[in-house]
Amino acid sequence: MPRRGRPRRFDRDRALRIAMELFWEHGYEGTSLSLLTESMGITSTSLYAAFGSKEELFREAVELYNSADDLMSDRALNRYPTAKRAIEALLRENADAYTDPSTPRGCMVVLAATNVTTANKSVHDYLAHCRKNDYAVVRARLNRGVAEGDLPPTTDTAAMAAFYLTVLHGLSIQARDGCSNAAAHAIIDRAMLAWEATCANGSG
Amino acid sequence: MPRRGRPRRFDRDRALRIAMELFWEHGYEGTSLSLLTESMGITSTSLYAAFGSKEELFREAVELYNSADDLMSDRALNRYPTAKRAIEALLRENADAYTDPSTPRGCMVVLAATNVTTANKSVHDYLAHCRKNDYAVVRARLNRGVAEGDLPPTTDTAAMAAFYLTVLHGLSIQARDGCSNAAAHAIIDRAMLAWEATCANGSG
DNA sequence: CCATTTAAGTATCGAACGACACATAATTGC
DNA sequence: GCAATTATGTGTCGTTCGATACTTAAATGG
Repeated sequence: MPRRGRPRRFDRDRALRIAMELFWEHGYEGTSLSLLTESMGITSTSLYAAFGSKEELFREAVELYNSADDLMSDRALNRYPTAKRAIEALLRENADAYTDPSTPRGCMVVLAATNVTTANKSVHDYLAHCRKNDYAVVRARLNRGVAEGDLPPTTDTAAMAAFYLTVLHGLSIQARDGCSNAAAHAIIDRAMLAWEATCANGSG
Repeated sequence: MPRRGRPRRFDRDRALRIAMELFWEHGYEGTSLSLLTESMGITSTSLYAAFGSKEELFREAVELYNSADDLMSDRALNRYPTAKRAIEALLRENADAYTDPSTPRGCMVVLAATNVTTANKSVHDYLAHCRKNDYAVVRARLNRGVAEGDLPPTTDTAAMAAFYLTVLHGLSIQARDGCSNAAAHAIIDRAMLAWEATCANGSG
């Protein structure tokens, strides 16, 4: 059903995707309104009418990023029967994404607001909240492994989730510093070696 | 020997240390000139006279940070006879520093310029260069371990250095997100478990 | 046809940014 | 004492920041 009034002339989804890539690459404060409007091909007036404010646009961009990332992560975590293979798949698929030449390097949630002005603390906090959520997802998959018996009941899933998330976050820095896809996977090789040692009686 | 002209009224080293902490906490672009001058207790004129520019001040601040950090890292890496214990000490001492309540959380070199405007790409590149250097130091210690026989000659020291540096970088994000000192060490526990698996015939 | 609604374009707002011109103050060397 | 040198304080430069007021354009509904 067509809405009243003059129809929008630009593709909102396409504009949002462009904004996402800019924020992903340059971060929240590193992406100016003028860079946004130039790249999106709209005026600041249209941007504010369609997205509300720079911060609201950023949050929508993060949601768009997460919608794709969560889809990938959920598939990786649920495709394999054991927690070990699930976590390894999560790491490897993210490593592929982080080094994909067609998108900015590293993870937007990790890199886009690590250092901001005090005025934009809320932006930093929003991404920190996203990271907490990622941690919860990883830990939930480990807990499932314990429940299903492929991880020993004594497993410290909190510490284990923290470890693999630390590796994942570190990979974002490596990716930004230009590491190759192969180098990223070599790092994951070593991270996975810790698994058996941590869960000596694990079957996964 | 006293220099000619009117003597400086503020303590340059103290002012630099204050600038370092601000840049450490808020990042390069997140720290404005006005925040710097207010905190340092000097005017912008004095700042420019003493340090040249905001970027030059930042570089001096990073050098100050690195001078302390390198001292700690070098001591950690050389205090123990085996590469394993040296790397573990490096990780643990950095974890303590990252969670020290008397200083900003995480590593300045990792966090202070992850996202910047294109105009300040040189600042980002400078920190990336510092990280490359840290990698070289870690790898050199591993190579020494191979040379001294506590690591097997087949050890892939490049990949191993990349792995432990990834953990170290990831720890900066964890620290920024508020993880406890104990949680950081628990992460390192797991990172070290990968060691034996990587170097099955290592004696360290 | 005309009121209503929504978007686009122009032009600009006040604030903050990094940086500096200029005049003044305090020291050294002769 | 006086020139030379260096630091300080006041004030402000031009730019860019995020955000809007206002006008004009294009659609719908009666």
